[in-house]
Amino acid sequence: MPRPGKSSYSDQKPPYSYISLTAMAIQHSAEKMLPLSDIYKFIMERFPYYREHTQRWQNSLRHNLSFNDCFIKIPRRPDQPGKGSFWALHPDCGDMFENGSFLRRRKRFKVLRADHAHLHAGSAKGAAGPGLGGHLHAHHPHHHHHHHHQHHGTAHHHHPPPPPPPPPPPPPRHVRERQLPATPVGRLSHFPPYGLGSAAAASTSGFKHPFAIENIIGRDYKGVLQAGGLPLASVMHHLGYPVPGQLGNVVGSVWPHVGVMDSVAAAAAAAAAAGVPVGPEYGAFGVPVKALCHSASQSLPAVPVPIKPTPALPPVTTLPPALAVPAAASQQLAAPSTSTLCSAVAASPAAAPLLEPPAASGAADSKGGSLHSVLVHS
DNA sequence: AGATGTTTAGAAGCGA
DNA sequence: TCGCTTCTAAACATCT
Repeated sequence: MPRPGKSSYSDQKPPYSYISLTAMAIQHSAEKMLPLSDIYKFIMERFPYYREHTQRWQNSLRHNLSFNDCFIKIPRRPDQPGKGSFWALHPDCGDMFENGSFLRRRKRFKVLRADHAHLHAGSAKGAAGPGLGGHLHAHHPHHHHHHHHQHHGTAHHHHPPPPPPPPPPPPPRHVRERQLPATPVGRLSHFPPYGLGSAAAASTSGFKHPFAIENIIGRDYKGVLQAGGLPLASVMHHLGYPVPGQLGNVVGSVWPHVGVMDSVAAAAAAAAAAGVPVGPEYGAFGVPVKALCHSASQSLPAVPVPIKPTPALPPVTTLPPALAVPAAASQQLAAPSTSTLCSAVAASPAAAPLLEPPAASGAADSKGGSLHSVLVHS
C-alpha cells in the first residue's frame, strides 16, 4: 500500500530501547542469536533513524549487550569464522518486556553471584585491571546530580583465552541460568503509541504503525514460525503481542540455543553436542513449542555453554551443575513461586504448560562459578 | 587497525 | 525526592 508518508515516520527515533531493538533482532533470527554485526544490520535496515550516528548508538548497544545480563554471548564455533560471538537472549528474559511489547521492559534482571562464593577474583585480567577506567576526562557539557547504580561489581572478568574447544565443536548453545522475573503482570499499563495495541489489531485490520512490531519483525515471524509449526498466537505472545484469550498458552520463548527441550529436542541437542552442527533451521522451530517454556522454579537450561562468565569452562564436556535458583521472583515473593511458568505466560491466564526440566540439569554456571540468578531489583 | 567486549561515569527521564 | 532505567561517552581490553 501506498504509504504516504513513509518518510514522515521513518526517521523518527523508534520508541524502542536498545535492549528492545537488540531483543527484536535476536528473536527475529532463526537461531535466536546473532553476531553483533547482524544486530546492527537488523536495526539499520528497519529503522532509518539508526543509519546515522552509528558510532554513537552502536557503542551504546554494545554497552547494553555487555552490561545487561539478559544478553548472553555464545561463542562461535571454530568452523564459523567471523568476528565476535553470537548474542542471544537469556532464557529467562522471556518476560522481559511488559505485556510484551518491546516498548516497555519489566524489571531488569541480573545475575547475582553467590556471594558466599566470593569468587570475585577481582581485577583479574592482568593488565590494567578493571579499575582503571577511572578517570575519564569528561567533557560533559552539563551536569547535575547523578547516581547510578548497577554494576555488579567485579563479577566477571572475562576470562582469557578460551582454550579449549574440544574437538567436536560444540554447537552454540549456552546459557547461564538465572531466575526470571516472574511476573507480575499486573499492570498493563500504558502502552505507548505503537506497539501492541495496534499490533493485535494490525494483524487483522491492516493498518500498522511504522513501529509496530509486526512491521518490524512480525512478518518474518509468521513466516518462519508458521513454517515451523509454531502457532502464530504463541509467537505473538512471545513477542509480546497481547494475545487474545487463551492463546497465551505457552510458549515462553523460543530459544533453540538454549537448551530447553523435551526429549525430542534433547536428542537433537545431544547430537548437536556431539558435534553435529546445528544449522540455521536447526531445531528452532522444529522443537515442539510446548517445550519451550521453562519454569522458573525448575529452571531449565540445559546445555549450555556459558561463556561470559565462567573462566574456562569446557563446553560440552563438563556441565557444571549449577542450577537455577528458585525463586526470587522479584516483587512477589508472595507469588507462587511455583508459578513458574514461562514468564511470558505469566501474563496470560492460560495455564502454562511447564516443561519438564531437561535431564541434563547442569547449566553451566556462569560467571564465576556459582552464581545464582536472581532478579534483582532490589 | 578495526571490530568486539567490558566497564565506569554522568545525565535524563519516569514512576512511585 | 528517591530509586531505577536508559542513553551517551569514553577508556580499555581482546580478538581477527
